[in-house]
Amino acid sequence: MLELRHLRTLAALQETGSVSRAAKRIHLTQSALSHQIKALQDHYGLAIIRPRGQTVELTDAGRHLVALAGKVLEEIQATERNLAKMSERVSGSLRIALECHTCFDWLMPLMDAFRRNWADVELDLVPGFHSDPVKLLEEGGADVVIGSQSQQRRGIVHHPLFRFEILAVLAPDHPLRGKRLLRAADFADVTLITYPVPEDRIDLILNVLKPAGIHPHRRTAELTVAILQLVASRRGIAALPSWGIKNYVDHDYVIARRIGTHGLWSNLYASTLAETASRPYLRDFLATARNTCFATLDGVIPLEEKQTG
Amino acid sequence: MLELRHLRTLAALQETGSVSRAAKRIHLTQSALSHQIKALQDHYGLAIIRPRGQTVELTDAGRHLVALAGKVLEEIQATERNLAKMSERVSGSLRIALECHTCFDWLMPLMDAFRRNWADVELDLVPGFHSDPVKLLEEGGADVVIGSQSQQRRGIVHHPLFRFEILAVLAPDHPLRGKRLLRAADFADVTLITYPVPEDRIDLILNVLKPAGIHPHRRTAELTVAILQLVASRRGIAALPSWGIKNYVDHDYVIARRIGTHGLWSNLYASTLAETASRPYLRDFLATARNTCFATLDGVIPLEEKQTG
DNA sequence: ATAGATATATGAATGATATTCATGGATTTT
DNA sequence: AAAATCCATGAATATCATTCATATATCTAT
Repeated sequence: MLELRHLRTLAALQETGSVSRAAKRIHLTQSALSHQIKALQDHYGLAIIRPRGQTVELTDAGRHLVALAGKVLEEIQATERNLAKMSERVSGSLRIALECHTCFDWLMPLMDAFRRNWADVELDLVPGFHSDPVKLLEEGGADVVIGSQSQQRRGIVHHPLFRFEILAVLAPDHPLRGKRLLRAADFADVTLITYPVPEDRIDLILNVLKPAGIHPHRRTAELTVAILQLVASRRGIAALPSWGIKNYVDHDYVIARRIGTHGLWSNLYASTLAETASRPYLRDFLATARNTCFATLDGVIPLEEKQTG
Repeated sequence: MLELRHLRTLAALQETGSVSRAAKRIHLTQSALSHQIKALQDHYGLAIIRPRGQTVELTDAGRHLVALAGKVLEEIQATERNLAKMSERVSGSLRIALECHTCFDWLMPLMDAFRRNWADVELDLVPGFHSDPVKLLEEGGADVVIGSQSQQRRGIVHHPLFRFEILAVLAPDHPLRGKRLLRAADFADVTLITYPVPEDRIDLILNVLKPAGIHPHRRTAELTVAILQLVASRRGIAALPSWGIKNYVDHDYVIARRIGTHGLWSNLYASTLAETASRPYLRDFLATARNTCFATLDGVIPLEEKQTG
């Protein structure tokens, strides 16, 4: 018989387009989902997915169920929000600080949605980019810090958001365009265009270039579009999250290359004080943040709860 | 975490107004539901039900969840209907024959709903009341017979609908009004007002009066309202399903009394040929029939699948 | 072509957990 | 006061979802 777990599976399947990715997405094994789907298919006497090359695609019946899943899961989230509001007086603040410039892209629509759902919570974006997020939390300067580096400390909880790949961004006619992937040595003679943050906050430098003893010339820009503008104008190379540049790559404005054999990956966390972590509106914020990120951002991978750094 | 089984429980709880009745309704034990509800309450940190005398009532949070259950379960039924339509070419007929006059009351709205959902199925009501329903099915005169008596035969399936009580109906100033319940002897000198069917199709006569050797004078009427009119005019006593007379009793048009110490009960079945039983639209018809009956009819009790006669 | 990587399917074993059983306390009815 | 009815709950049971191990198929790369 149909249960919500089936609907959650179907929703994840739609979002990810593959059984194994969907399994990662909802923290189950590929086998579990495969069994679930088989059970549904046997129950209804209809195919829900159909092999499509190496992966699968939804059938007509599958799309019906996916549509149902969307509606139902949304309704459930809405009433669970209402219950959360009933369970305690929710007036509080959610001041968000960013460690990662690119996150603006997905944060803005998320904040809009949040404001609609939690009118009584004071929502704010802490201006500037801060060198010590943990300190910021402890001193009460912010309620959440969204960042890529999580230094463990008592009383601080790092909620995993997702794992993403950082790609090198080049002008379409850049001399290095022929390479399928870039290695540390390729950065020796280029200008690296980055956000205006210290070197130890830039993954490419910290994890790839510095260990190889390479110190390229740096140039900074505040906004992602400005960086891409400079890249396209052949002023240098940038390293940005894959989802942040997808649109520009798709339109051949720039090209993207993997960094190192397995790529340069980074994890994104939302960090809060332990006491903040239990607040219903914070939990809802995190849940919808993950949802919208997985739904809208490309090449984003779930992160285990226990995983660190 | 919330699952559909919780929502089904909540919906049943709303319909029945008590944990144990809800348990019967969905064929689980009272204990199971009690555990489910406790789990929900612990999960949300909110009371869902609150003791009210011997039974319980829904809290504010409970009503939120019940509302969710209503929406969600309805949406699921709708898409399951769609899937059923996809799984095979559904064009067929559903000709309904009635053994029980009173059933008109709840059958009409049900047929309207069915017509909307299964436009391609030829829906019809077989006129008249038939002495041998099994024969009617086997000869193809009807696809479903709704009746109270289920004679077992190969190739015929009796789908249980519900169990209900048959009450004696009296004029408010009838000499027997003082009795809390009527026994066979009380019927010795009264006129019994019934539908125009043979004696062996009237439960009161078959199971109560005949065994006691009592043969009251009979008078017949075609319609329920006509019977009640005669009763109210002190022309005699009738025996009708509790849910068929509820409105008239509530308005003091007539009064109702239990028959025998434990009451006179009857089971209602929908009988079909075995081959008809598997058709998706028939299954949907039965499901919504049960749903609407339990939701709208008063004092109606679920019937076990295996139970007979 | 062939090996390697990646994706899905599936039977058997495992593990989690929903349900039942047994029971006690509480309320209403006779 | 006793009987009947209802809900709550800890412990035992049973069910069934998930994992594990493994096989097959597809795509990629050398």
